Amino acid sequence: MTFTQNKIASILRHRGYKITPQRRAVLNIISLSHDHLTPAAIYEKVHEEHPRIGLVTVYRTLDVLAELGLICEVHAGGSCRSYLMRRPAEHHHHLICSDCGAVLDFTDCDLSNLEQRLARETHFEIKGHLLEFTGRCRDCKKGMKQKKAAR
Amino acid sequence: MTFTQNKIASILRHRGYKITPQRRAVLNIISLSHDHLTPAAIYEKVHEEHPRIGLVTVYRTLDVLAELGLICEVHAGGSCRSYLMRRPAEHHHHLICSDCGAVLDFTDCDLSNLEQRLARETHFEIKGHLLEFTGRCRDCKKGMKQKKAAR
DNA sequence: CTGACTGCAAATAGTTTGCATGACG
DNA sequence: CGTCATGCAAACTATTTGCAGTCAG
Repeated sequence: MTFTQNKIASILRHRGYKITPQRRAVLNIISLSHDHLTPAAIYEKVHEEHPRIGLVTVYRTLDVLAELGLICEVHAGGSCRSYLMRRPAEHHHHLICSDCGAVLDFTDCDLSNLEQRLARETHFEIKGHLLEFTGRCRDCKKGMKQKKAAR
Repeated sequence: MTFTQNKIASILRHRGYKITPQRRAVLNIISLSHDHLTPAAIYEKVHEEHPRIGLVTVYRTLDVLAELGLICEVHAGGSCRSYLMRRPAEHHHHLICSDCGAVLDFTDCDLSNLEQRLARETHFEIKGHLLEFTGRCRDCKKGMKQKKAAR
């Protein structure tokens, strides 16, 4: 499960951020979607329900949420910057369908051996990693879905 | 080692692309650098030696080279699109220093177990993966290097 | 009340496109 | 020579910034 609204409100407040209807709306959209969303897509959806909200606010909200670690970026090749709800305390990765853009999460990667070896060999202090698999999802393999805007 | 100039020329020719001084210059810059380079950075360097070359040409050349698989993209968080010389036939990954932007390659990741399990569980047809570790390189740990433009 | 937040418009950055000229093969 | 490549300017898209009014705490 993702964070609850209350939990999120509390995190925001503790960090000195205010809780505004706009921020609630953006978070709500992101948490309802299981796909990754571009800022523009988020704006569109939020705008349907709150027509007075501006794209700029969406960008600013995304910055704040990303800084707090409540959402995270997905890099899906080419242009990037899509956002996805962050599951609390879970280290996780993505499986991205190159046809329809669907994103699946998985959490259990065991990269620690590789990480340790690399650290030893390269003298890097390794802080994190990004692991994404790309391919075609179940439905696209069957040719069931039509393509979404790839981006 | 990377591709030789001859090898590259032959690949271009076989695919119906012409070999122009501009393309040579761009390739040369990329192959000389061990860092990843943004299109703008490549342009700057190329421009020093060939002042008449345009940024547009750099973009177009990068497209061609990427399509041929001679160079590859690096996603280093935030804005992306940096390019790096591709080592021939090597499946490889990056270790990126978040302080100075240095990129190290490594080739031996064993993700096949994970990949098979994911394919089984999610019914994805997995085509490829992107694996990047981030951290601080040897020199930055020691505080030796000053930061480059992070970008 | 007051500082943080919002929305608008305008500025910027990055990338792509149209078109006439030039050069590889 | 014909075709593809180049260079310029202009068009676009995505994102950021400045500023005055507004609102959460």
